[in-house]
Amino acid sequence: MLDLKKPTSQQAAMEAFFFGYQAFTAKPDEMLARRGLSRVHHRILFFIARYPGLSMKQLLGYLGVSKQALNIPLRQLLEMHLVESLAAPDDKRKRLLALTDDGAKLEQALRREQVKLLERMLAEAGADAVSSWLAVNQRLGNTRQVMLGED
Amino acid sequence: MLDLKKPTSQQAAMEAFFFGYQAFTAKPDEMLARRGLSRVHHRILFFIARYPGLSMKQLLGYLGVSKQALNIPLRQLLEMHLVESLAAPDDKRKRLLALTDDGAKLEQALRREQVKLLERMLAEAGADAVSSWLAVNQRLGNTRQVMLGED
DNA sequence: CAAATTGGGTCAAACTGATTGACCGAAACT
DNA sequence: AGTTTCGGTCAATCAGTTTGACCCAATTTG
Repeated sequence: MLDLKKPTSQQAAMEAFFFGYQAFTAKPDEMLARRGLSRVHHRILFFIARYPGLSMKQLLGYLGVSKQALNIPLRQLLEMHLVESLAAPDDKRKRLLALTDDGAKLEQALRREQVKLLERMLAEAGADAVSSWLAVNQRLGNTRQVMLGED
Repeated sequence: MLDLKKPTSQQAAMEAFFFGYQAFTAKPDEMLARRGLSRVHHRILFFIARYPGLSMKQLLGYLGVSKQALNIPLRQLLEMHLVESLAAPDDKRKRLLALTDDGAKLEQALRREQVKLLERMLAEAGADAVSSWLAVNQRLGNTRQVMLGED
């Protein structure tokens, strides 16, 4: 039972989030490391897959890093032909990012590992529990935008 | 509705976890930064608070870093009198870690911010949803131990 | 008891990832 | 024409982490 007034309960929640997140990223991290890539590369691939044709600026917004920090890993992905960048037809300054076939394949492989974990959760804890887990994470994420707006 | 067979659903889950985790650590990160501390310091404080009297070795196990990586931030916390280390009565090689009063105060302040977020989730999504969220995170974390054992 | 192991501490070198700051070029906006 | 925006790059710097090599003291083992 969860009682947010009890320190032990609070700590259990934080610990679970910490270890849960680690477990969620462990397998992809390992797969990426074998190719000499890291979690940043994964995030780049992920957001391009999720928002195909997004611009550099949008990507920077999602990742929350400086453009210099994005530059190197993104260039690596371009050189490895996992990502391609095309000038936007309407505004040629903008470069629209998309995954190549190989990039899409890698992104899917990484995602599959995480989906496998979620499927296990579904089997063990039930569909409602996983839905609630998702809903709470989404709400947490929304507070982020609130906070960014506060600055 | 969550359908783990749909790529869009899968991506939504991953994105929510990513942004959710960021939101969860944002406020504490900010508070720590004002004291010249970082997330590692938070983790150290957290685990000592959660498992008072734990040894260096146990702490290293929880954090999953090398002892050299722990050395510096822990020493800083000792010098700032937020943490204290005592030789174990039964085995004088072991050093049992505990928070000082100030350390406990800081850890609580950081925790309060995170609890506030969880309370908001509780109000918005309900107690069952937050309980399920916790349960799924705990299960995810347990797979970690399975994975560590696989090596 | 002597030897080996364990828990902890430290130094050094190296690497990764990130930051800030400065500039540049091309395209678009005013 | 002048300014702003998007993107790209170079350089210096910083934080965090890793591996490797030692060391000491305490404990365990043969």
